[in-house]
Amino acid sequence: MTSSTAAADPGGDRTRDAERTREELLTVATRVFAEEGYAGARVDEIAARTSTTKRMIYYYFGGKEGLYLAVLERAYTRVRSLEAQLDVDGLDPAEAIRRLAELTFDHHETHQDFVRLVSIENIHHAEHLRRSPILPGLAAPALDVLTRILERGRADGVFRDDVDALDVHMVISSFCIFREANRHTFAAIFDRDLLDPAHRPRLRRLLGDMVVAHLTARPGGE
Amino acid sequence: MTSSTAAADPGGDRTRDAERTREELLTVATRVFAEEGYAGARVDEIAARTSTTKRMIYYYFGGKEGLYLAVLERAYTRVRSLEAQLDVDGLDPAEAIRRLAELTFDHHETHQDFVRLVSIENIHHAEHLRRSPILPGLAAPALDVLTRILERGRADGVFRDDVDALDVHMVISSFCIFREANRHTFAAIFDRDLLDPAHRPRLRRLLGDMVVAHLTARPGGE
DNA sequence: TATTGAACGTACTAGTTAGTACATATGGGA
DNA sequence: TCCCATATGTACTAACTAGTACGTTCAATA
Repeated sequence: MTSSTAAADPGGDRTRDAERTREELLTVATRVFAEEGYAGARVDEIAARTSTTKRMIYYYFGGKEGLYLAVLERAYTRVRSLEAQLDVDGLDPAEAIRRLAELTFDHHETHQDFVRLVSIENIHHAEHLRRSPILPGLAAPALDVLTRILERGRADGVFRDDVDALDVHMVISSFCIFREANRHTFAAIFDRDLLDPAHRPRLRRLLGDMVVAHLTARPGGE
Repeated sequence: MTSSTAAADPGGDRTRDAERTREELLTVATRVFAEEGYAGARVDEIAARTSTTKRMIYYYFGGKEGLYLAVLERAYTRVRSLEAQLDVDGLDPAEAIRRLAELTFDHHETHQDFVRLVSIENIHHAEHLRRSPILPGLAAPALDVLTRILERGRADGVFRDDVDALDVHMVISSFCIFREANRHTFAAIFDRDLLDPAHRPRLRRLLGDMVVAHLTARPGGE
């Protein structure tokens, strides 16, 4: 896939390949950072889990922090494609919101490393993300679709107008992220694994129901 | 307050006092662990920020992990008092739910170290909490009030019956915890500080509105 | 007031960990 | 086919960090 030569690549070559080495380091580092946190992750452990050596981390990424930054940016870049998967212009606003919520639900479920990295980055006050060049591109995709749906809903008179797109985004994110980020303390205390497939359909429906119920309720209503 | 002698304690004594030393260590350690995470926290730093020495950490808590465990248990024990503050038996179910949501909102806001410790504990898969003797006492207080409110609401025919107490608890927690736990990445990306007092009343109302709107909506309805 | 154990401080150590110096191999062009 | 920049591996180090050995002081009580 990434090999630049025309070799048939018979089951894992051992030739030098910068792209492959970089990629392997990122993949392994993502797993380790997500699993252990930034301070808890060990450069030696990351290296040991790859087919290359620690030296390459410093060669390609400059150091532990550079590697972590690359991991973080890669994770954010990958989930940025979420909204692109969504075409809701044909749906009525309530159904469109529900779809967006469900897509977010599904998407977070399939990107659990990402959710953990976000938690870890927040422990560090988002200091790395804040300095990252990818930061400016993250807000718009998440908000544009939502803003359009809300506008249509308000124009149709079915949505309340005291809630903005960012509020709705926050509600959806909080539900989906909590489910994974707080999974372990929640399970310890209440003995319910929020990722158990038995709960999945109900929680997924709950999220959609809740957001729609709120948006279509009259303000201040009980 | 904690001095066992009858001394008037004129502005910070330097006598030995086991309880005061323990307490100071816990207070400082809470701050440092919450700030840096478990692996990121330094035993030497914790000691340096107290008026005592590192030796005392090992004397009273056995080590870094023992200290962290004591910090975690203390934090959970302190917030356990939340539900006790609530007397909703006179209110109608919708208003009772709203009060519970708002109380949780307020409570998390005044216990930000706790929220950070929960995030950190989840990074570690809740391995410490799971082993803690305080664990069995944590579920019931959070659920009992909620269960009673839901039962009354269903009996009155105003609440739907396809959502259980734990679901509602999860929704409320996710909103309140996200607001703080994900504050930094959210602010970095969307340039909105979720703890800014300007947003506080709207978010607080939003949470209550949303939970009530959902509980009072008919199942499956949009 | 002499004793004794709890409370405390200092100085040290063993192990870990991020990072580097140095040597080497590879493979695509000149 | 020779060159040499890119890519890679090994062995090392300096600094950090959790934990401890050992000695001291205070205060309750016998």
